[in-house]
Amino acid sequence: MNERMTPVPTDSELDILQVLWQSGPQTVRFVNEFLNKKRSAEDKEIGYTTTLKFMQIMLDKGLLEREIIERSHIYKPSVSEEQTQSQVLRGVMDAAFRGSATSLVLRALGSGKTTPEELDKIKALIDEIEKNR
Amino acid sequence: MNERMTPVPTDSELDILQVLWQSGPQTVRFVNEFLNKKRSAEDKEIGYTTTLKFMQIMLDKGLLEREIIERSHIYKPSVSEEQTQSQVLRGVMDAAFRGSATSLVLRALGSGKTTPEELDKIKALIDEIEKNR
DNA sequence: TTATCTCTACGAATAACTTCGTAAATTTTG
DNA sequence: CAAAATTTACGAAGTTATTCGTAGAGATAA
Repeated sequence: MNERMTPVPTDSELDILQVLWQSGPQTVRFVNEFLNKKRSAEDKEIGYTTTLKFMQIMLDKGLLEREIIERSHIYKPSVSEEQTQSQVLRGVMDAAFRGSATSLVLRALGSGKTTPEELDKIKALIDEIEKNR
Repeated sequence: MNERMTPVPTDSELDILQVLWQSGPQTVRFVNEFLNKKRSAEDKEIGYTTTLKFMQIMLDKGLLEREIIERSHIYKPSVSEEQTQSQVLRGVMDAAFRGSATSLVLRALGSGKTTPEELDKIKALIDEIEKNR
């Protein structure tokens, strides 16, 4: 109903988008069960209608689209994972890194969660960027 | 035995922390004026008591400490910028990057907001990491 | 064909975050 | 000193995000 630009998804909305990016168009039931399988044992179960409500809200916000196939509603993202990642990163960059992409990258690399192969991939991308400058 | 861990700061709390990380221990007045100078013209002015309230809440959460010097309250962060950045990044990594630091870095580099010198700094860090492995 | 099950729509409760007004204490100014 | 200004504490309103219960429409099973 809204003609505005799609908003940055909230954390819960990102949970749902991740499922759909990963698994393709799916029903509410699928998404709900997926989320519940993933959650750790201490976490409380997410009710079916909770997931339903989120997905309806996301539809309204323009984050999802849906299609009716054989009487059931199939939802899919109307925003790309890449686009959303960039959006989220920009927010974090401003909020916690004084707007500096570099210090963000340095901090991320410092987290020690990167394998040698991944580091090589990163270096390759840097070379690529430098070449096309 | 469970030490209450300091929570991840909200966006508004990060705004305040940024001021204190950048400018050192300061009064509520200083922080409030700093924030208002920084904001763009369309944004509404942040009231003094709003900033005060946030800083009191942050004190209570353990994000800030304060000291009374010459009858005025001086606040300073009790969390480091580095530690907080890591905390925030971990959250984003989980929420939007399927936990992968590498894809986060690749996306950040792809944003095109890095100068040649910065790219060199990043490469240097990667070499450093690879050396100490 | 009832009873049961599953699904969608939607209202509403709860929680988290943000913002501010007011009162009281203290300090500064005229 | 008295008036004005500043500061702090705190309640509470406003806003957004999260969670769920219930009702009703179909579909399915007994």
